[in-house]
Amino acid sequence: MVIERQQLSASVKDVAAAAGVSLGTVSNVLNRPDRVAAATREKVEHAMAELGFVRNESARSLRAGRTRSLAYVMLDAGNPFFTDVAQGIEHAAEGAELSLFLCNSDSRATREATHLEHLEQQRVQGILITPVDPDSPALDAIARRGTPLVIVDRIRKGGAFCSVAVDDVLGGRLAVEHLIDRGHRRVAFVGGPLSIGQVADRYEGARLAWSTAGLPEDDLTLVAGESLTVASGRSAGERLAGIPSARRPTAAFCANDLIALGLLQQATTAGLRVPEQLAIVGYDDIEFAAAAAVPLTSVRQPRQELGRAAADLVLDEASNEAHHHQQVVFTPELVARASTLG
Amino acid sequence: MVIERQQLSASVKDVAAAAGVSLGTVSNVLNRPDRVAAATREKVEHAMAELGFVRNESARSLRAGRTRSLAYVMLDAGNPFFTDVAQGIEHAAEGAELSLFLCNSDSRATREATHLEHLEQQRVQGILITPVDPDSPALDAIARRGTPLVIVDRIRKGGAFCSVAVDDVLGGRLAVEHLIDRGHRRVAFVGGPLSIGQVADRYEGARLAWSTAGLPEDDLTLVAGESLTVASGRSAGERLAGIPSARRPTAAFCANDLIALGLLQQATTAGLRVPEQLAIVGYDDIEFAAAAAVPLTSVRQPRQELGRAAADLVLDEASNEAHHHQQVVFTPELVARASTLG
DNA sequence: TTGTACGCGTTATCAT
DNA sequence: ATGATAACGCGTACAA
Repeated sequence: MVIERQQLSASVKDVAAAAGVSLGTVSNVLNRPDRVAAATREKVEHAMAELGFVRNESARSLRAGRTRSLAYVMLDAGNPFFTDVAQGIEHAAEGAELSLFLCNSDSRATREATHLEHLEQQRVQGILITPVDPDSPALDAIARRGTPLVIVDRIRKGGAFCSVAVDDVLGGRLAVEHLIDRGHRRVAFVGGPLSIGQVADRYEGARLAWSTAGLPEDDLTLVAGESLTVASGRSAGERLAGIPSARRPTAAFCANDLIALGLLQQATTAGLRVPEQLAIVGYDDIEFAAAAAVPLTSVRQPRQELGRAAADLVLDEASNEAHHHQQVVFTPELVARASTLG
Repeated sequence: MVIERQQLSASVKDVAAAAGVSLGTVSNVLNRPDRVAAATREKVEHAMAELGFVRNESARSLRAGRTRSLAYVMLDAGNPFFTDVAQGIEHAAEGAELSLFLCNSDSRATREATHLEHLEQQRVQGILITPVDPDSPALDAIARRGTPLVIVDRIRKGGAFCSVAVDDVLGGRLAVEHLIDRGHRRVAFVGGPLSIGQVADRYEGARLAWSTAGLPEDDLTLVAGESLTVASGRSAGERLAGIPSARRPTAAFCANDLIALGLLQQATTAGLRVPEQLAIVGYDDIEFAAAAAVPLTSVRQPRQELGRAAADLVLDEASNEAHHHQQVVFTPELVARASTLG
């Protein structure tokens, strides 16, 4: 048997010809099967199978003026935090019978812009995005031109769109309050560039907790890294391990779990015992945090809920005339594990 | 200033009217800017900005008969292995000026089917997929109907499509040969269901190495789990830790790194020292493998290259008349770390 | 250099 | 119950 690959996909017109009916009847079989006689319908369905007919979504959405899809532009597909958020969105999309397209900007503004341009041209029903820069006017332009857009994991006050986030200042406070409770009096904040909003907020929360406890400002050290990655955590670990123990912070609060994992590894390699000589708190509570050989204390964010809430908002904006923009802020929670509980 | 949200997106026709030129001229500005006088072009571009004109991709691809996008249907977006593969694909897509849509089947055949149906209707230029079941006839049907399709991380011999994979049998052999070299004579294979091809192949490689070394068959134990997850690794750890030390395997070869990380954590919790009492080899060499507090020996696969090769094949099939289906098999490599090197 | 007319595949409306 | 036809927005050949 030879399997032929069909060269050009058949259209409703071809199906109609093959079945010996009119074009309108084929359309009825597809969209209002009840209005067509059983015998006719069968003939048409047979022809469709025979010809390998596949509906053309471009034509459909051109006609309909809207597509049946949603998109999420991720900041970093390699970070489990964002894939969990995506999963929450996926569930919502599935419920609404929409396709979800995931795009990865990989923290690059140019790639993000390209994705956004394509998505806008595709006329997706809505765009969810964790942006490289939440204040970029490009986002406003998209909303102004009519595509519902929701910012995920960042708050944009007074903007032309909804946003869903977690209270990062509070998260930072929880982390450092926990360390202070455990008796730490020299703490390092290990984070990516403060230009990243999430990082800046978590640092602010940390300093708030610190000053509220009346501790000397200088004893909360800032160890700035270039990015929120495992590699960045490792190099921070080297720097910390290099400090004489009398002056070395006894605990580190990391801006996310990737950094914390890198720090944990490097610190252990350098001979520091965790948490006896260095306690570590991460952020996000990704699955790998609990799976680390010294399970990581971390600040948990409701990741899937974040995604679902964002999707619900964008769907509401897409379909509800009376939609009102809103800023949703979830509350984080500290999960204490061995890396601080020695 | 009040920012109006435009209700309906403007078409080329609207732009033409606003600019006081004909529709064809607007089209020329878009597609052959050189054929239009500078002054006219400027007028048109001004009108476009004014009206917030966005090209309608549905109309474009309906006219063109093809879209400008590619899709990758992932088996598990939460597994870093697949996000790395996706990144390789993304680079290739970027180079070809195509959008890449990521879809996640989450190991569910129904969700996968839905995604495939949508993608086929979208007329994407090609579909890359790590399928739930590589032998599903649904895949053949898609290829037969004309959408180029490439299987990623599985080989399908004699099929109507290309496939790109890594030699999992060899990978399994490398892992177990390494353990034998290190003196282990009782080894456990910890894996998801053998119905997953990757798992079955790695197990086969393990047994091959074992019998080649002339070791008694019974001393290579199979510890079957339900899935390739951290949680599954943990429960395997409980089972191993429960075995009296005289009979307990001295090493475990895990079907992937997620399992290995779970196993590592649980074994440590149960008081087993790694690698002295239990050596561990993972598979995939995801970033977190090296970052584990006992860095994991693992079998590395060229993840990004896998994605890039698959994308190149699908693009070739989409554009090259003389395309010939091929099966590409990459070679894995063992990365030895502390979890076996005690 | 600019304008006009047609077709891409689908769907909805109207007429038969 | 079924068939004919217009419209969605764009690109392009062809005419002016």
